Amino acid sequence: MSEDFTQDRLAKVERLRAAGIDPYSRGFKPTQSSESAKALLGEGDRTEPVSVAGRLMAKRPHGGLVFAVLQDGQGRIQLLAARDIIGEEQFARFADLDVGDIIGAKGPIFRTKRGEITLEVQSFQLLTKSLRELPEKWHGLKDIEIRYRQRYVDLIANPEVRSVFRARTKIITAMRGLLDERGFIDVETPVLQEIPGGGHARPFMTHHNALDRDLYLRIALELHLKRLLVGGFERVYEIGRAFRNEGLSPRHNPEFTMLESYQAYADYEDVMQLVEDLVVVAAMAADRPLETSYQGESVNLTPPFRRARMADLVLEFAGRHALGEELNDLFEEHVEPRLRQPTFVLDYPVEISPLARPRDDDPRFVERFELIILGREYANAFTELTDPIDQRARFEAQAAMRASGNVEAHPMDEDFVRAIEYGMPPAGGLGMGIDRLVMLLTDQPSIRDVILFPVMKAEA
RNA sequence: GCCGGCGUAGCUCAGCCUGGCAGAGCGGCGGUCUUUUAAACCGACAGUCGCAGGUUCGAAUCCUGUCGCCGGCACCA
Repeated sequence: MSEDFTQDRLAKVERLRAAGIDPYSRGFKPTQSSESAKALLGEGDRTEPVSVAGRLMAKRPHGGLVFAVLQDGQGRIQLLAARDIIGEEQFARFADLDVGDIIGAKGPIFRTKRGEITLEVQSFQLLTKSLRELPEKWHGLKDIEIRYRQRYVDLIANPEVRSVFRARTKIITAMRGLLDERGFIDVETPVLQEIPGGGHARPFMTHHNALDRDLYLRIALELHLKRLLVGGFERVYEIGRAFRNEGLSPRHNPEFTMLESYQAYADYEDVMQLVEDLVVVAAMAADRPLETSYQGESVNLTPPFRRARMADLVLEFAGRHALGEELNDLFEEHVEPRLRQPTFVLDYPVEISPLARPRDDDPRFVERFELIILGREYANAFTELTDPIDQRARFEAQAAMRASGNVEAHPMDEDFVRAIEYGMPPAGGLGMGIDRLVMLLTDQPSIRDVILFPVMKAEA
């Protein structure tokens, strides 16, 4: 029973204190990680003493010996404590440690009879006493609810989960690196907004007490980044959290991470190349080959990706001509789920794209693309609308839809219109869902597997 | 919001269909053991069967409600 268990550990803490041992001590400085310590041995028999620190993950007492496994941020290393080496008293204290305790240990690295590279404990220090039992060593932690609610336990027990989040960081770093290299500057724009624009979604609402104003959490980054283009920054990007007040699914978390970038004097053709480059550097960062698979389905991320007009695809898959929202509806129903390999879907209907520039040769369509892989959307981009008169008319059309009950229609943003009345350079803009890209590149089935603390209801 | 599945020891799971003493492995606890690798062996312990109600002589098991998780749909990046 867990209460008894904690009581046992609490009693142990008291015994330690009574013996003059601080169960929450400090000051131990590791000189090596588990992995670098093991590498030190090389072909040798024995090294000089080194210090490592981490969490005890296994303990195998064997009479006058205790084998233990220490896990740190890099990996694991076996420890061997022997009564003959550290003496009766220290040996008893080592044997009294619990799996889950955080300790520091010092001693030479050697190889056991079975060939395991091991630190021979000459001294050790209890740094943090654990009061709770870790999940079982063999089956590990599988309960998906505990894994998400208590991610800290998941990260301790399931090393592969750590590697997913390391990959996530590497992917984002690599994407930033590419953008930085190309002269994009990394900016931060408001999360709390009076008018949640730049996308079609229901926002979260909050309230500022001192101002006595309702505010919204942003649903996209777009409109502020484009204001920066007006201001003279020619290449900007932001990687940040957006919030959408919608249902949850394996592909939707209410807060998620977007990359948006805007590049003056570019158009959506340029952005397609940028997206291809971003996908390639992200895959490399995640150690994922371009010819890969996701959940057992093969996918080839090698550029160039297929490019096809939405209207042509709808004709191909649905056998119909259509325009406007009907075209988009047919696309989503008949085409999107069947696009498995990376495909840039081009030229969306103007009606559903209030921020994109119309095609010069056919103003019923805009210069917009989405990148579809395995039936899912990974990027949305367009040549930006720079005509303030047209922009105001588009907003007014959206406002009319809003007035007739469409809660996701884009709200009027007078300040944004004012900004582009000063003049925004022609530009190509991009939005990418980082979480979904990480899912693809780490082969994780749910967005919750790539978000450290996904949204959950209150515990019962 | 709707539909379906799941919820049993710290962890991983049987048991539920067809009602009859609450089970296993691992972990933890006590012991033996000086080169183990899921160490091995011996021993004792471990439960609000998610929660509430109902049916029944008797409910983990059947029924109803409810909470949580998962999936699908709806909504939607």
